Amino acid sequence: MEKTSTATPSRSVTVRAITVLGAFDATHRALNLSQLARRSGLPLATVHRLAADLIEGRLLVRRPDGRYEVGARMWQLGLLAPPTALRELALPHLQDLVAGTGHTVHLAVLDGPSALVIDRLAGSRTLPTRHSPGGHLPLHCTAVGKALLAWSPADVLEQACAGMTRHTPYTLTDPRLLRRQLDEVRQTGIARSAQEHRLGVSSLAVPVHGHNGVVAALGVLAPLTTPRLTSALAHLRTASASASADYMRSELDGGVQQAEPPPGEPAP
Amino acid sequence: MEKTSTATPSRSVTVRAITVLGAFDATHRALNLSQLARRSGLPLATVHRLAADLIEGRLLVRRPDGRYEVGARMWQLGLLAPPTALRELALPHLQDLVAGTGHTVHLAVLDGPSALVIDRLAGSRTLPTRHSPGGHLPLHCTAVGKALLAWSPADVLEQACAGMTRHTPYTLTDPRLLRRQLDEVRQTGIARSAQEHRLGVSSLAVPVHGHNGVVAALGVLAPLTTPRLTSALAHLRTASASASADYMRSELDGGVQQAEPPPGEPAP
DNA sequence: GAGGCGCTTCCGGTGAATGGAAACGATATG
DNA sequence: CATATCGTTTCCATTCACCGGAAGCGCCTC
Repeated sequence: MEKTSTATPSRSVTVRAITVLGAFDATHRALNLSQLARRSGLPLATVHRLAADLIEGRLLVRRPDGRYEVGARMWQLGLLAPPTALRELALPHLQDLVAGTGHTVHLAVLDGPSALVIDRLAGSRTLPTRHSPGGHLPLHCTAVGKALLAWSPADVLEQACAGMTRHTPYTLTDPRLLRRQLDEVRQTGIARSAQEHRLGVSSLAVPVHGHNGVVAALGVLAPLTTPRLTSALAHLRTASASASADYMRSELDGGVQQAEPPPGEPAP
Repeated sequence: MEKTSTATPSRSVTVRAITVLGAFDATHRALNLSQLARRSGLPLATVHRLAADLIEGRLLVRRPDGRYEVGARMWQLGLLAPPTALRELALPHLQDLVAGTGHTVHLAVLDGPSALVIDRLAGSRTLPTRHSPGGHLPLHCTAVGKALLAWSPADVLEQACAGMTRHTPYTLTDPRLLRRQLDEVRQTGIARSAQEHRLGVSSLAVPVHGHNGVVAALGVLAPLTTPRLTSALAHLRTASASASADYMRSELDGGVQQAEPPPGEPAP
């Protein structure tokens, strides 16, 4: 994993404590002290102290067997983050989409250099998809990723073009091709991926809009054998439009909030 | 000359940083710097620095309008906490319960001196209940609370008896009465509350079991006018049994994990 | 009983945290 | 335009809490 060499580029204690939290992930939900130290790249004694503080703050808890895990307090705080609001708002439309198409659906947002999966609902003809809520998907070779990328600021696109890692023989790795595809995505409002991320899986995605641009992407996954994915398109568009409408409504209520209220009008 | 105001006499920086996080709640999802300082009881300059660190660690984000809010990273970390696993595991059974009874249902766990709501599904005949996931309910005057309290360690019961605050004219405030009710709950396996927390609302709850005791409580809420809440009881018991079975299964898989494996047996 | 592993505690040196204060900026008020 | 108010950012001297190697302790294995 990481080399302890540059061990302390982080000056602040706070950042170090957060580094400790970062040692946990979906496949490491409970760690003992040594693992925690190893995975966070910090000295054992330091982690011991930091973990004690995190427990005092209830972000971590210590189980009877001595291992640490993420505490319920973290869960509570996480509920206050934007993804929760988006998820709840979009859920009914995701359900409609699953009901209408029978396929697995994804809702994702842009998160730095990748797409963060906000929710995933399995269709009746379930594909063996792993990426659950909280997981990341690459931007350059998934439908939701491309949908997000198509309306991303330049620096994100730059970064994505720089790191086009190959996942299957079908993965695009030429930035020029990707840019051309994104032009098309912007024009048609639809992003596609055919086995570019996983063999045997095609997907289709559309953007979800807020008042200030694209806020998420909504996609369906289907086995390659599916005859006409195009039939899913109408459902996708409907769901996206409904979700967008609800999202913009919530922006007005301050439920999700975005930037400052539109200026210009002098008070009456 | 330290000013011991309401502030935290907290020694460690980490705990202070977490105090800043604690300034956010369901009704304060976005705060500017001054509010953050005021609500966390720390000096402005200190909060300014801590918030910068928290942003560097991505637990907070700063919106274009300058206000802070909880970041997606916190949401991701929160997904690793036990409540998420429990919630997903129990969801199908909560849905069955709603379908079977038509009432609003609650899933809650013990969290210090109160019950933490893990999930809430609104029934068709929706009651105006607020307590959403992440919220707290009192232990002494709600059905889920009593169900949890009945199998809690002595110190929790002690604490609950000490703080029996009145919510309605029907709220029990005599510890002796509460203890007697809890005896009954242990005997029958059912906890009840009739308008003790909210006027016009009765509720019924049962415990959910893990291998090491009660891990959660499952309850239904209904308007007082509902004729026979007893009919919901069978559904409750079924749902609870199914959820318990699933939970214990997940304990074996290490999905939820609990304490150490049972000792005693020398290896075969 | 020797060796290995993981957790906890200790402690002196030091560098990072602290927070009052002042500068800065935006928005009301006279 | 001048002044007041409020929120944010920056500065800096002081001091105090963080740091982490190392030693001690408990437990298991060979």
